[in-house]
Amino acid sequence: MAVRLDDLDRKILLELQRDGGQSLDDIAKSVGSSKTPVWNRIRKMRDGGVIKHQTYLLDAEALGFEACFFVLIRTSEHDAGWQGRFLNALKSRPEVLEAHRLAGDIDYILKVVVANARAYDTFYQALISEVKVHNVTALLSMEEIKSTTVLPMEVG
Amino acid sequence: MAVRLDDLDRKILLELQRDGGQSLDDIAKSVGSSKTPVWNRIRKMRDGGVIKHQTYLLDAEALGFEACFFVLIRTSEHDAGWQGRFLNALKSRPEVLEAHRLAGDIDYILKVVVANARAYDTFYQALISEVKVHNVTALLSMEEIKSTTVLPMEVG
DNA sequence: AGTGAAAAATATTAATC
DNA sequence: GATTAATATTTTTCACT
Repeated sequence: MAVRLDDLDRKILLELQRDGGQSLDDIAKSVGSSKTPVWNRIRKMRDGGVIKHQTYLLDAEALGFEACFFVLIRTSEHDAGWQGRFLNALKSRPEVLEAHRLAGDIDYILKVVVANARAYDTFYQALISEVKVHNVTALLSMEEIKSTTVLPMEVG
Repeated sequence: MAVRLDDLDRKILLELQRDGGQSLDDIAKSVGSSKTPVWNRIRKMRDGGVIKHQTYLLDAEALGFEACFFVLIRTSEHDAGWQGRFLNALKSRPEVLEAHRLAGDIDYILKVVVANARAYDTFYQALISEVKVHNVTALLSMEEIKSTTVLPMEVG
C-alpha cells in the first residue's frame, strides 16, 4: 500500500465524497488549507488509486427503475469454468449493480435494479439459462431507508 | 414526476455517470450536441431531481475498509416506535452504507462496511443493544466481483 | 510542504439566428 | 431550441517562501 494518508487528506476525501461539485477554494476553506496543497493531495490520491473516479448519482425511481432486488445464490458447481462463465454473465448485465462472492453457505449476493418485477423475471430467466445455479432467493426492496457512497472515515 | 427525458438527456446522464469529471465540451462531443444545450439539460435535470448529486468514489480497501457485510434482519416488533428507533440507529451509523426494508420473511437488509470482523462485531453489539431484533444473519463478502453506480439506462 | 500570483481551461450567461 | 461569442469562475502551473 503505497499511499499514506494524513488527517488533511481524509478531510479532503470526506468533502469530495459529500459534494463532488465543490470548487477547490470551497474545499480548501472547509478543511482549513489553501488551493494548491489541496490540489496536489487530490492528484496524489487519484494517482495512488485511493480516488477511483468521479460520478453523478441519479434518482433511480425518477428514471423509471422502480424495483431493487437483492439476490442470494447458492451453487453446487465450483469449478473454474463455471465460475468464469458466471462472472462474465454478471459483468455483462447492466442491471447487476453489485455482485459479491460470499463466505458461508450462500455463495453470491447480487444487487439488481430494474424497472419492475417483470423485468426482474426476464433477467432471472436469462441468467439461469446461461449458467446453472442450485438455489436462488430474491429479496425485494420495499423501501430504500438509506443509501450512501460515503465511507465511514474518521477525521481528527 | 415533472421531468420528461428524451434520448439526448439519457445520453448525457450516461456520460455523467460514466465519468463525472469530463468537461461540457467533451460531453457535448460524445452525445453529438454543443455546450449550451447540454448545460441547460443538466441544470434542468438537477433542478428536477433526476440528478441527485455529484461525488467521488473511493477505494475502500486502500482506505483500510477490508470487510463488507450484508446483514439480513428479521424482527418480531413492527410497531411505529420500534421502527423509528431502528431507522434512526441505521441512519446515524456511518458504517451502514445501505439499508432497505424488504418484502417477505426477511425484514431488512443492510450493507455494512468496516475495517475488519472485529469492527463489525462492535457495530453489531451496539446495534442489538439499542434495538431488539429477532434474528440476524451476517454474510461476509470475500470478493467484490462488480460494483457500479451506473443505472441500466437504454439510449437510442 | 504551503502561499499567492499568473496562465490555461472551463463553466455560465447573453446575444443571435 | 441550437450556435456562437463574451464574461466569470475555476483549475492548473509556477515562482517564492
